[in-house]
Amino acid sequence: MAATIKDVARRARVSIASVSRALNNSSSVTPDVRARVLRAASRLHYTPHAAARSLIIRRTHTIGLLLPDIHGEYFSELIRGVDRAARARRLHLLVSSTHGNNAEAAEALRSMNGRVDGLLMMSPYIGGASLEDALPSGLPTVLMNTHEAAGIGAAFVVDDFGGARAMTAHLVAAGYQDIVHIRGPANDFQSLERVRGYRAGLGTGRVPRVIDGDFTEGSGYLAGRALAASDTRPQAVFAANDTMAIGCLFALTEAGVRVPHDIALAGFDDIPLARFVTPPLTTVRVAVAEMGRRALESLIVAIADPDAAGRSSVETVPVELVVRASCGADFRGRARCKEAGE
Amino acid sequence: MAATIKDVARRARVSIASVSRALNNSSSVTPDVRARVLRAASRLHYTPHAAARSLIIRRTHTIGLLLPDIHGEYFSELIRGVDRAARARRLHLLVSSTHGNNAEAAEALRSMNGRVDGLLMMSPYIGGASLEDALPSGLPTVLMNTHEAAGIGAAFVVDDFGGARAMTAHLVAAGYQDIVHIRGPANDFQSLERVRGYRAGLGTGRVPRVIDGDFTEGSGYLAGRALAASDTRPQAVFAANDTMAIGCLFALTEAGVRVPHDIALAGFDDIPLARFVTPPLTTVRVAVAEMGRRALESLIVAIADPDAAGRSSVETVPVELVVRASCGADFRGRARCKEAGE
DNA sequence: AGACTTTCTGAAAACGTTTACTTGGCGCCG
DNA sequence: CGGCGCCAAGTAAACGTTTTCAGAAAGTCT
Repeated sequence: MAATIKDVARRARVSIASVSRALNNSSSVTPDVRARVLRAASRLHYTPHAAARSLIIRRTHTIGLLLPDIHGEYFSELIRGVDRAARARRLHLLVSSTHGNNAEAAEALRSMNGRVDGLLMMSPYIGGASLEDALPSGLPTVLMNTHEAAGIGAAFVVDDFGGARAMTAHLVAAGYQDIVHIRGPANDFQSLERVRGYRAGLGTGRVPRVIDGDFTEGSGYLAGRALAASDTRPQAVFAANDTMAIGCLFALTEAGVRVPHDIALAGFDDIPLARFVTPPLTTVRVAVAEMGRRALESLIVAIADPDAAGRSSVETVPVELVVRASCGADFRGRARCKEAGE
Repeated sequence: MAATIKDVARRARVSIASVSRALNNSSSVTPDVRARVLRAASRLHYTPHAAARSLIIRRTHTIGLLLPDIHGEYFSELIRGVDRAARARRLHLLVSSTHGNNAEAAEALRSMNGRVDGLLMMSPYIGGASLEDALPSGLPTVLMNTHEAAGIGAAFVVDDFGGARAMTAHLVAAGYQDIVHIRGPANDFQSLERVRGYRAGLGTGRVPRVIDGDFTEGSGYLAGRALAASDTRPQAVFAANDTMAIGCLFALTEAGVRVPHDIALAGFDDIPLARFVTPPLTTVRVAVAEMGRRALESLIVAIADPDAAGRSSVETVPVELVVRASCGADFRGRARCKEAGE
């Protein structure tokens, strides 16, 4: 269907080798030959066949992006960061989402062999088969937010612990004694880290109260409804992500519980939406697009220099406390805000 | 580096042909051979090289997704719809964004030759080189929101005209006489359609007032500030997308102009955010994820049956009026809402 | 028991490139 | 004027698969 290099060669009356040379202006060709080739190529709408090319070049100029999900602003931001960096480097992006278990992730991973030069992967799942032996051997990989970060390649993990601790400490400093945490799914690395940070932030003397959630708006809503109905309503709620916080906010508002007047509320991630709800949501900002960019850059050096370059270095992505109206810090006139995480 | 089919063959003491047969369980192989091959393959962590495979199969099991941008909830939704459908079909997704001009789009397009089985493309730009001859010939393609929809392949266009007309008509019915439209960029197909719908919706007797914007929140903000300061403040503002509407809302609120009490406001797209701002935004819902899904399905049939199947059929994606508080329809007690677009 | 199927396996071609190697023509220098 | 080197262009091998074709072994039928 599409023209091949042979067609161009025939039309230009040269060998296919000359066509290749003329087009990649690698070694020297006569001006005459080059001109003939160029003309023939454009006449035929010739475009090199990427698969054939990468087969011999051993480069696909594509990097794979493997995410647990593609939905939501968090991932949208991440993809954006990666995409920008990739485009600047003229690389293609093969995205794949592994909705759920990481057997599926392993499968997706294998099928990327020969499609990509390197892999950018975010897999917060815990348990199940280890990723290490699912990876096509020798494929440069950069991990994000994965607990088994060591041993595979470079990795970036956001400072979930530090962020959650800082947020909890902030709520404590604002004078709240009874602070509930709505946690994420139990098999999620980030979720666990945030719980850990929450406990650390509480300090001694305050007793942790954790409600189960799963990072969805719905689970936040349920938690919020339960809290509103409860006769031991806490003074503050710290949700493990903004999406749940917003769900919770809905439930509270619906039940006539005013935020932050009756109850303070905080989230995590600083998704774009957080700024727009009423009251604006206090949260922890994660520079997720930035993380995507850095991860890609790191991957690129790993590709350029396999095995050698910084194997299994784990970099921590900093976070930042963003205090808005929902935590009532301003309302109650305590605690001056905007501290750095960790 | 990674094991090839030859390594497996050597280890299993069979020919590479038998390995291929055993692994693709295509034609019959002895249980003994199959077992040996399977064992060797798993020992070696063998994974077929996708590029080599697709070179001879003439199938990459990948489809290309070319978008004008990747940022924002609109595209996030679209990607999500496409991704879900693709995953269900076990297809990979190669996403690419052509930030801006469509010379760049053409370039991105060419570089997809041999990487994808088909192309899903959204390019609302107007002017510049035609896409038709930039397309690698014979590559099945489905277009979205493109004005030169005819002649290339199937296409889906959302009913921008109908939606804008319905929204404008709704505002008129609610009793507003002076309705301003904040338009999108001049070289954008959808933007033009929405302006056209706005004019049509105004009917006779009302004079159109159009302010320039570019679909960004910033441009909406500027428009809002200008309107607030203006001494001929309109009764209603209809922004060409939600993002601008929200920017405008910010500017108005900042200037002390109350929405919808002092001025009614409406947007277009129904991005998730629209529900959350205060007041919630009246808008036109576009089932963009749904469009992505349908476009992919349509692409798949085009791939399965090239040239034959429904060449250049243009399907219109319906829209739906979503009336919330920002347009003041409830406030003023007029017009019962929730009409279908078109 | 010999001829004819049937069934499995291996050798080799093909996919569309790049690149190492080879050839041939030409100028330069001795 | 002949050999030596140089440069452009062509030939062929390679990348890792799938698949056609042919051959061998084994089974069946007369």
